[in-house]
Amino acid sequence: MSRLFPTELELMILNVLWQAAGDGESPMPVREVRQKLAEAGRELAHTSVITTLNVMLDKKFVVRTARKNSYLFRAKVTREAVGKKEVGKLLDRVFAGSAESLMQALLSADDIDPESIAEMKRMIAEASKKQGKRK
Amino acid sequence: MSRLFPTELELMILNVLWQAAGDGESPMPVREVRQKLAEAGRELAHTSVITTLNVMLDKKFVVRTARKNSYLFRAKVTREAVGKKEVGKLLDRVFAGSAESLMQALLSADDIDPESIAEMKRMIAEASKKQGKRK
DNA sequence: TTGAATCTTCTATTCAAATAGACGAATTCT
DNA sequence: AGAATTCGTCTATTTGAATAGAAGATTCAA
Repeated sequence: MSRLFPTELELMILNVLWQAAGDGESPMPVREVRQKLAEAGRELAHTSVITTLNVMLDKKFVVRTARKNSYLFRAKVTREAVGKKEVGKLLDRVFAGSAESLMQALLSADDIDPESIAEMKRMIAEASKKQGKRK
Repeated sequence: MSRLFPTELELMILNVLWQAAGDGESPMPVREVRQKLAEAGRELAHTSVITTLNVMLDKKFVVRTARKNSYLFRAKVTREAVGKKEVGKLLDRVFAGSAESLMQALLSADDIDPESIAEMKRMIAEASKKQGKRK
C-alpha cells in the first residue's frame, strides 16, 4: 500500500516539481531537481535525490519517463490533493477537528495582507452559497 | 534550545492534556495520560509515556508538579500557540505561503457544516474590520 | 575509439523518534 | 514490619527517514 502522506523531503521535492510544472519546465531531470533543492537551502548528494525520487515513484507520488540514459520526473499527485489531506490531518492532530479553530489560527498566523483577506471573504461567500444542498 | 514543534506522539499527549484541562482534570498523572492515549488507540508501556513526558518537559511543552512519589503533568503550551505555528508550517510546506490556497483546502477538506461556514464568515469579517491598521 | 562525464541501482550508514525493560525508591496493604 | 504495588530514572533497542558511497552502464567528446 502506498503511504498517504509524503515525508518532509518528499514534500520539498513535490514543491519543486509543482513549481516546475507551473513554469512549464515539467518533466524534470534529477540534476535540476537537485539544483532547485539546493537553491531552497537543501544541499544533497545527487544519489540522495535519486533515492528519494525512487521511493516517491514507488509511492505513486511521481511518475518518470525514460530519456537517453536517464529519467525525467514529474509530480503525479497535485498540490490541491496533498493540501487537502494535510489540512485534514492538521485538523485532527492539532485542532480536534474544529475548522473554525484552524481558521482562527490562519487569520492570526501571520500578517496576512488585506487582499488575501478580501479574497478569503469571497471564497467563504461562495462556499456559503453552494451550501444549500443537503446531503 | 527547545525544538519549536512537537513530534507526533508529543502532540497526541498535548491533546490529552489540553482536553483534560478543558474538562477540569488538569494536572494529570502519567497513568491517566496513558489511559487516554490507549482510548485514542495508542497503547504504550507506562515507561514510554513517562519517557516522552520527560522529553516534553525538557522542551518546555509541559510542566509537572510533585505529588507523593509521582508527578502530575499539564500542558504549558496552548493549543492556539501550537496551532498557529503548525499552520504557519503547513503554509510553507504545502501551499507556498498562500493563505488562500490553504483556505480553499479547508473548505473542500470535509463536508463542513453550515454553522461552521457561517462562523468562519463572521471571523473573516472581524479580521477584515480590524485590518485598518497599517504596519 | 577510448577516456571522461553522467546517471542509475544497490547497499549501507546516520540520526531522531518511538518504545520499553531492568532496577531501585517510595507507598500502601495486611 | 514485610510483602506487594506503584512509579520514576536510566539505558538500551527498534524503526523509518534521510543521506550518500561504490560499482556498473550509457553517452559524449576529442
